Amino acid sequence: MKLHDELRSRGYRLTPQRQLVLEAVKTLGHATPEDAHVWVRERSPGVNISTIYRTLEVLEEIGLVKHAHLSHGAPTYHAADAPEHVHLVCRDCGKVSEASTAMIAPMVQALADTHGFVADLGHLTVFGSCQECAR
Amino acid sequence: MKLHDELRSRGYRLTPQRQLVLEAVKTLGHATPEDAHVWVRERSPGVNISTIYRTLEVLEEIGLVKHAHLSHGAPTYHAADAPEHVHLVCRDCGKVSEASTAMIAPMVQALADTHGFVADLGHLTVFGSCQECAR
DNA sequence: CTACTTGCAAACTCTTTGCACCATA
DNA sequence: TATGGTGCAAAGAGTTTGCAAGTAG
Repeated sequence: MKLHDELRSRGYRLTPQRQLVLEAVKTLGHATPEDAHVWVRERSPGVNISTIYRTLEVLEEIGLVKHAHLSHGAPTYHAADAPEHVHLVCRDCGKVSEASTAMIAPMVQALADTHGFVADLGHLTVFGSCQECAR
Repeated sequence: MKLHDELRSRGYRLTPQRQLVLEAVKTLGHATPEDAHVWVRERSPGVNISTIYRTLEVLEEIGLVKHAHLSHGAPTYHAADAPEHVHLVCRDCGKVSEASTAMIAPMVQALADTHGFVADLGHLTVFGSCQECAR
């Protein structure tokens, strides 16, 4: 199994909690630590929130999940094997949607050319108004 | 004075604390509530951190400052009359720089065309690696 | 004078850490 | 059986709120 090997190769162990947290992130798509905790607890009630935090950190370190900062500081995690995408957050209704990174390629290029800045696409969050709220 | 009128027209009062907080934000360029607090305290030691929070909220409500979410949840405020700009945050060294919004106009257009999403430029933060750290 | 503001302290939320016990390899 | 991992409780950061005293208009 992939998760097992990724963990083992860095000296980590495979535990039920780690499997569950990864599954939660993959299933939920965009999950805050709190979201993941709720999901995990539905299948394994004893799991503590601190384990969620520690596990997300480990999963991110080995490259299986990534996080972005949506809204007020609540980090949201998503599986790293999901297609890379930009987050669109509606300030009015709070809805989170996604856009292809192809859309921002020109911007990334411009930033690299003029500022030497290498943008991390997976972390990009654009705030604004969604189609419904913009009217 | 402009601040006085802006406040008065909404039923707020002009206080030394509010003048100082606005001055702090304008002077610092990018300030977290904590940054503003430190700056204000240098001229008026008694000012409490909770006043900073309340004042930033008021100033934002009347449109004199705006905030963006840089890095881990610490909101940073800047004067609303500063030229609109995009924040570039280096994940490695933490440095925050700015880029013109002209650079992202194509992206904004593309998002509007394909998703009907109206992006708020002033709130855009791009994470990545700055010129020095990218090497 | 009256209503808005402030300082202070306590409450809250989110996240991290120390430690004894538990479980993977 | 030897580490590394987990649950629990407490500690920390950052932010908000209730309230009595202070002050702008």
